[in-house]
Amino acid sequence: MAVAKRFRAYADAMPSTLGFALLGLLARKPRTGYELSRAMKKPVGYFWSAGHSQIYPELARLEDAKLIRGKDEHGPGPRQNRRYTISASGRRALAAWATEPAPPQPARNEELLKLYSLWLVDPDRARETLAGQREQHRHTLAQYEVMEQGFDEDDGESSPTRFFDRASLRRGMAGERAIIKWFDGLLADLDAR
Amino acid sequence: MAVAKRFRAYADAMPSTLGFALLGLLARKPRTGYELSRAMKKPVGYFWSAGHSQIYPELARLEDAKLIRGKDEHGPGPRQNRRYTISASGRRALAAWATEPAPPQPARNEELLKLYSLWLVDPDRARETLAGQREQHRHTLAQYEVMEQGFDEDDGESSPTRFFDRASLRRGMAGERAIIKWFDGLLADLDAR
DNA sequence: GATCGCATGTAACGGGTTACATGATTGT
DNA sequence: ACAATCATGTAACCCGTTACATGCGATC
Repeated sequence: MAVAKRFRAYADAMPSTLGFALLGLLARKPRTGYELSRAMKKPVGYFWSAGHSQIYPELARLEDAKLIRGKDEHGPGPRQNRRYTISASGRRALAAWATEPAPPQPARNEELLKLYSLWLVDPDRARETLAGQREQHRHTLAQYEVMEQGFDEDDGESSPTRFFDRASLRRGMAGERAIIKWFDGLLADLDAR
Repeated sequence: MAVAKRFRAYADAMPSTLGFALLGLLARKPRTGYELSRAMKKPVGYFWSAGHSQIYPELARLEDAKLIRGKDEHGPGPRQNRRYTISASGRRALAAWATEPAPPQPARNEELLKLYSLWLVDPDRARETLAGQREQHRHTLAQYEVMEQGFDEDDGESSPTRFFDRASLRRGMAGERAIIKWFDGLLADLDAR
């Protein structure tokens, strides 16, 4: 007799991308669902995000697939809260996934889509719009720079994860700097014209 | 008696992002649904994509909202095909949308997510993975460069849209070049270590 | 005669976001 | 007393992808 499960199990035995994001966090240290949902906002959230309503069912699926193990604790809050630890097979699945080439992404960029129709806006408004967008990117870059300082301050411990954390941050910064330069050139071209 | 509509109308009178993408194409010239679905693969597809199953219902909604007008023709194919033209209010809505600041996007980047877990892969495999990803980006950049040549060849006509088309292409190239440089630095760091 | 391109639609499904629901502990 | 934070879950909805469905005209 199959027991009714409240969650949809993995049909093809492969976790979703969100599942791997959670495994990636749990490979670093055990966490509860709540802690994971906070982590998916700040550190990992820069390249993958999820709400708690997505995370809890996904954790149930990961546990069902034996990729993580959960243990009940009595922390604060009304319910028992469950702390999850990655399993050996979970770590293997994560490593295998991390070395697979990523599928080509559809690349949805609303900013570029707006640019595509900016020719029908009058030049002054267009300039304002672009300057505003550049300001947004400058702001993002500034945030990354603050984060980098945070890394520099508590160095000393050069754990194996640190190297890749720094690298992803630098990638974000490199991208933003390139885009800001592109904005500078574009606005100069518009003024010159 | 309200006539049953086969499509869900805009509840808040605002088209979705896809709707604006279609308006952006129709602002340049009238097209049929089929032509739009091809355009959403090649030119616009680099920053926004959609299948035809999404496009046809969206066109019905846009027409219902009077942002576009459709006229039946008897082209090839079995059915009447419908050619759509943007309306004055459609052009106004598009211009207004294009100057609005884009909402901060969740930024889902599977490549960066994989990088986040690459610390647990053995160094040689990690290097291979990264080199493969860099190759992908070099390939994308090469495609953009071919497209740029296409622009250079048929110049002469410098229509108002051309300027922004070139600009978006240059943005894509700037981003790819920055990422490739980042890969170079990262791989050098890994070798030096 | 088979396959490809034209041409338009519907249906099923999965992922993601927002809203609903509950309730304890800690700080103002 | 009230609000915020901790903590976990379900339900409804929207967007996007894949698959199903149909059928004409032209090329191989």
